Amino acid sequence: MNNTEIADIFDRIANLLEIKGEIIYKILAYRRAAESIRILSADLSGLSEKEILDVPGMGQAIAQKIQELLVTGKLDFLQQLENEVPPSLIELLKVQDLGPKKVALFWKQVGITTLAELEQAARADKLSSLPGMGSKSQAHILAGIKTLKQEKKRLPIDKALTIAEKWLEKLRGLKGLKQVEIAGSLRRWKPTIGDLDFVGSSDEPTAVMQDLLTLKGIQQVLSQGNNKTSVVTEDNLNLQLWLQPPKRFGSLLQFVTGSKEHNVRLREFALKQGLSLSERGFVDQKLKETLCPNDADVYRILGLPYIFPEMREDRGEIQAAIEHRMPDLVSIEDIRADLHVHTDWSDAHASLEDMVQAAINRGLKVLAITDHSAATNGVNGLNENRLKEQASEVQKLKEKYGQSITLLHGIEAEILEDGSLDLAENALAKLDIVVASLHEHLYQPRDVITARLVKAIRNPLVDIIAHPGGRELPRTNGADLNWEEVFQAAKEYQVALEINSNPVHLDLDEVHARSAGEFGVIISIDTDSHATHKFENLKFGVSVARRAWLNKQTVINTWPTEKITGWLKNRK
DNA sequence: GCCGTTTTCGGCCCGACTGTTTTCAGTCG
Repeated sequence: MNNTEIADIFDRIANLLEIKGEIIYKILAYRRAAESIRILSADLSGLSEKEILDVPGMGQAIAQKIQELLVTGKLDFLQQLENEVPPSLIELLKVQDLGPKKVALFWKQVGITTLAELEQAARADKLSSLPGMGSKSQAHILAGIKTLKQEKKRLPIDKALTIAEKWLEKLRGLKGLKQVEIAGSLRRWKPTIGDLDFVGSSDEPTAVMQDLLTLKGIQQVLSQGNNKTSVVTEDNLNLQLWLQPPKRFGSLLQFVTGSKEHNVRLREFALKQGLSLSERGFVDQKLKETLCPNDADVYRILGLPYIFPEMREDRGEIQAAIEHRMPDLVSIEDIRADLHVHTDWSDAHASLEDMVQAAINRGLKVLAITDHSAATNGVNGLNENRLKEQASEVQKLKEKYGQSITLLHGIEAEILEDGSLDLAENALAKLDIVVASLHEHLYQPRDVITARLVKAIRNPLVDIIAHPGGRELPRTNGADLNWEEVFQAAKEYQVALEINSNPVHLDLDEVHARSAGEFGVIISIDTDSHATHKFENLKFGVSVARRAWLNKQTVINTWPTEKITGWLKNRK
């Protein structure tokens, strides 16, 4: 049983306990344990009991359940729980505005156990007479079921950002709105986005909120108030606008940026200092307020260094801030090299020279041309002859643009089924840089595919492993790798693992990038551009590195040119 | 069920909005 399956079981337990009416703190404990397991890069099955207890959120009770699951593949506690509470009720929790209390009410009083039965009962007006219910609540349930059936999927960050920027422009046009910013998971640069959160400041919130509802592209109003209004947009996304007066804007921005779990931790920390924190600001024990116009004020008043939004996930960042051991995060301005781009020599749209010029225009100082090799399917990959031809073209461009940029000639070589590369050693040895990657046979058993990737890492000609997990969203989550072995080899052989900036890859993902960094593996953030405008994707790769707490120094793209070329030479 | 700058027991974030109520419960973020 793997980590994801175990995490899912703890979430399942939490849901069932909640419907059962168990105290909320026990439920939160299971949810925290599940999340903690999800972001764990080591396999639980490889950890000792003591190591499991060292994972945040793991105590005796949960550690024992993990052991039982690992050994037997089952959990007695869960089976008993499922005998008490029908597991089909969990589905009902997904209906908007339907929580554990009402689900339990419908189950116990009407005998509803499935979504279909719930819909039937609502249609037959069997719910409106129940305690705490009414005709509006019943109608909401029917609407919620309808929405659920439409299956709103989380959007990839690039698409969400485009839509959010469109709405940001619209919101800026609202009269009486002094400031407005994107908040929520988008401000944290989460790779997928569920809804759009905006925060604003105004001294006349009623008017602003009314104006909001007159904007074009609003399908439906979910709730409306002076502090918070929630709508559904034409993009079929939930959009929320939160408002506070300007002098409270910072605490509002901090709050709506989240994550929820980060806020809970931060508020607990504030309470230890006798301060109650909310989106309105701080209140001390004598009810004296301290207001925060900027979100940095919140952290400053707590005596903490600023915590960047990308780190606000309750993954140890508050403890790190308390101890003043914050990473020196990489930012987009630090990136001066792109070591993985394509041209129309293989499957890209732009010519060699176009890509070089685009890189120069973006201020890059080092660019590696790494077209596909012949063994990669359907990409017009280069064999040795064409690679040789390309080399002379690259040489011309090196001479033409050498003042502005250091050009490297390379390849993205295919890692074959047995871990070897698809070009002869002498051809690879002539190149400035070799990027290697997996595209085919991704579903080999864990041991086999790990050995295959490790073999490529040990190949002295290989400098970078591109998109190491091989994931391509939403088609595949990638290979089942033993990451510890991969990191060990990469560290030992000084091979860089890539964070691929293309939103369909974002691979390494933030969890593995973080543990790679902790392992001491060097990282390369590349765009894998197939067109000149795709250099824009760099911000997504950088966001993964920031969410992974990577120090600037571990990212080779921030290094001075001589250090990059020196690293490449020493590897040959 | 977890956890410790006050704690090995007694805490565990906080406010907004809706719909049901006549002061509040439920849900959400």
